Amino acid sequence: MTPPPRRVTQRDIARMAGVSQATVSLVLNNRTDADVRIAPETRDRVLQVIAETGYAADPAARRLASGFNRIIGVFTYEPAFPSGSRDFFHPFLLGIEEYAERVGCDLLLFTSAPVVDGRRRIFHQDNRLRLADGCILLGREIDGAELLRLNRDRFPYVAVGRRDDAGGPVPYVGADYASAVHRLAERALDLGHRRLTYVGMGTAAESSHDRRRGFHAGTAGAESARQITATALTADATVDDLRADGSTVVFVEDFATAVALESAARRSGLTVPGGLSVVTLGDPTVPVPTDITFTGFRIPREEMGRQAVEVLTGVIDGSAGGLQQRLLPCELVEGDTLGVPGSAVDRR
Amino acid sequence: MTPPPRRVTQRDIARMAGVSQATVSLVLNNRTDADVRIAPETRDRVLQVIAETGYAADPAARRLASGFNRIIGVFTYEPAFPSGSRDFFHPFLLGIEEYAERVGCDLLLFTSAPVVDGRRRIFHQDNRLRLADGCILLGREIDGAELLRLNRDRFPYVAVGRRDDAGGPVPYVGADYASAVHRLAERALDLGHRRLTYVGMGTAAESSHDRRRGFHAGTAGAESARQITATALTADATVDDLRADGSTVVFVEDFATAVALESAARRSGLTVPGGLSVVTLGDPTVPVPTDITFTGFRIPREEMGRQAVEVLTGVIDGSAGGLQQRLLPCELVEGDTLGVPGSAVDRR
DNA sequence: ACCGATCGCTAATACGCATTAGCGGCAGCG
DNA sequence: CGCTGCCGCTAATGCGTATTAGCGATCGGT
Repeated sequence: MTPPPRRVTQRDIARMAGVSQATVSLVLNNRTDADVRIAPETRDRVLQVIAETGYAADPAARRLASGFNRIIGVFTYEPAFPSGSRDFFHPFLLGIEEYAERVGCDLLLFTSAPVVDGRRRIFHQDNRLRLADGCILLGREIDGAELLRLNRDRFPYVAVGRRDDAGGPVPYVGADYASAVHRLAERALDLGHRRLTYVGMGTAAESSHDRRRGFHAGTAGAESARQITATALTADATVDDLRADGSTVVFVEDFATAVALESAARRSGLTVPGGLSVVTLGDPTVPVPTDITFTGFRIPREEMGRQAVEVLTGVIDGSAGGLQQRLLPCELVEGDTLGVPGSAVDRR
Repeated sequence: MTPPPRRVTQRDIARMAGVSQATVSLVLNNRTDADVRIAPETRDRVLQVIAETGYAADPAARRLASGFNRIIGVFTYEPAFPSGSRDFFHPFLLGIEEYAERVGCDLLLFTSAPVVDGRRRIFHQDNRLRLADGCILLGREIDGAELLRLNRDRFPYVAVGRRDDAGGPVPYVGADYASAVHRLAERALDLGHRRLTYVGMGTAAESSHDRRRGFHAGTAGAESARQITATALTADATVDDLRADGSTVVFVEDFATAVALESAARRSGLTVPGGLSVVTLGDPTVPVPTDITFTGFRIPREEMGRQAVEVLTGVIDGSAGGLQQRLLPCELVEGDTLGVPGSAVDRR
C-alpha cells in the first residue's frame, strides 16, 4: 500500500504560470462573478499551462472542498449484473447510463454493500455513499428503515419503483401498475368474463400491492374477483383450483408463473384463451422460453432509469420542488391469451 | 447548489466519547501497531459512540488523506449498457462486479467521458479517474496514447483483452485467440481442408490480429490460406469469391458475418459443412437469430472480468510482480458447421 | 529515590482544492 | 492633490481524515 506518486497540483500549475493557487482554482472553475476578476491574458496563461500539463483536479479534494462532484450512486439490492436478474436490472441501467452521460455524471456502483439478513445494506461501517452527490435505489423490495435514514440524513436519492412513505414522501420514478391492471381487468369484463382470479407472488412489495389494487378497482362489476398466491400450489393444482372456482381468466403477477399456468391449462384440456384467459402483469425478468405472446403490459424500464436520474439531479440541486414522484404509464400488450370466455374445450 | 447539511464527523464522535479526533481515527482504522496503543475500554467507548451515531467516514476526506478508497474505475470505450454492445460488455461486467463485491470494492463507471473524434476519451478536463485506486479498461480498441499516458502517470490499470506495449508493457487479461484459432485451423486441415480463407473485419485491434496470427500459424501445411475482408463484399459475393478460389472452409471473425455467409452459401447451392465449412471466431456480440450451432470457440468473458479485477488489485498494492499479463484459454465449440470437405452438392 | 522504558493518548500537520476577505495599484473625479 | 472606487489578484482558511512526533503518566529496576 505505497501511496501513489505525487501528481501535478494546482500549486504546480500556479508556480509555472506565475500566479497563486487561488487564481488557478478560479480560472479552472471559470468563475466570472462580479467580485472575482481575472485578466484575460492571465487566464489564458493559466489555461495554457493546464493544457500543457494535462492537469485535472483531484476529484476527492474537489469534493471535500465544494461538496459536489457530479457522481451519482447506484445501489442495487441484489447484485447488478447477475445472470438471474440480468433482464431485470439491465434496462434500468441502460436508461440511467444514458441520462448520466448526457448530464456529464459518473456512476458509482455500490457493489461493496454487504449482505445482512439476506439482503444488501446501504448503511454499513465503510459505505462510500457520501462520495456521490445522490443515489438511485434499485430493487423489488427496499428496506423502509434505510429510506427513513436517507430522509433523516437529507441525502438526495430517488427510488426506481413507487415506494410508500418512510418518514416523509419517498422520491421515486415508478410504473403505473395500478392503472395498467385496472384497464386490463376492465377489458376482461368487456369481453364477458365474470369470475376473475388474481395469482400473486405473496410479496409485500409496493409493485405487488399496486397491481392488486388495480385488479380490485377494475373488477368492481364482476361476479367474483378473488386473489390467491401462486407459491402455495403447483401450476396444475392452481388450474384445478381455477376450474373449481369457475374462473375464466387469471391475472398472473409473475411472468414465469403465467407461462407455467398456460401450459398446465392446456395440459388439462382447457384452451387458451377460450377455456381460460391468461393475463400477465409484467415483462419477463428471467428468460422463459415461450412462443406465445401473452396479453399484458410493458414496463417502461429504460425510461424509468432515465427519469430517475433526471429527478435525482433535481433533488440534488433543490430545483425539484414538489414533483419528486412520477408514475409512468405502461403500454398494454395485445397478446393472444385474453379472449371471450366460454369457448372452452374440456376433454376431461 | 446549496452545500449538503453538515454530517457527523470524527470530531463530533471524539467530543462525545471524550477523546481526540486522532484517537477516533485510530480506533476506526483498527490500528494496533506497536507504536499506537489504545486502551481497550477507550476503544470500546469510541466504538459504542460510532455505533450509536451510525457514523461512517467521509470517503472523499479519507481518500485525500490516505490516497486510497477501495474504488475501482471502469472505463468503457463505448457506452456500457447499450442495446448494441449489450451482449459484449455484460459478461465482463458480471465478472468484474462479482470479484469487486468479493474484495469489498465499489465500482466507478466513467460514463461522463466525452466523445472526441468518434471515441470516448479517458483524459479530459474534468475526469474523475483519480477518485479510483485503479481502473479497468474495456473496449475492442483502446487508444495507445491513453495507455501511454496511464503508464507515464503510473496510474494502476488493467486492460481487458491483450494489448500491445505502449511505452512499456500493458497489464491485461485477455483471451488466447491465437491458440484457439490455431487449433481450429489444424482441425480443419485434419479433416482434409486444403484451401482456407479467413474473413476479417479489417480492424487493427489486437484481438483481430491475434486471430489472424493463429490462422496463419495453424495453416502452415495448407495449399492456400488467404485472408480477405468481409466489409468489401456482400455475403453472396463473398461466397462466389470462395467458390472461385476453391476454398472449402472459411474462418469468420465476426459472428453475424458467419451467419450471413452460411445462409448465402446454402442459397447458392452449397451444403454446410459439406460444400463449405464455416468456422466462427467469437461469440455473438449482437443478437443474431440462428438455430445453427456454429463451430468455433467460446470467449471466457466473465472470467476475464473477474481476473482483471484480481490483477488490478495486485497492480494497485504492488504485489503483482511480473504476472500482470494473462491470456485465458478459449474453449472450442463442436458445432455443426465444420466437416469433411468434398461432399458438396452444387445445384447450379 | 532516581532513571529509563513503556503505555495511552493528543497536538499538529498534510492531503488538494474552493472560497472569501482584503490588499495594492491605478483611474477618475472633484 | 486627495479621495473614491474599481480592477486584478493573493493570503488565509476550511473541508474531514490519516499520520506522526512527542508529551505526561505510570511502572519496573536498581
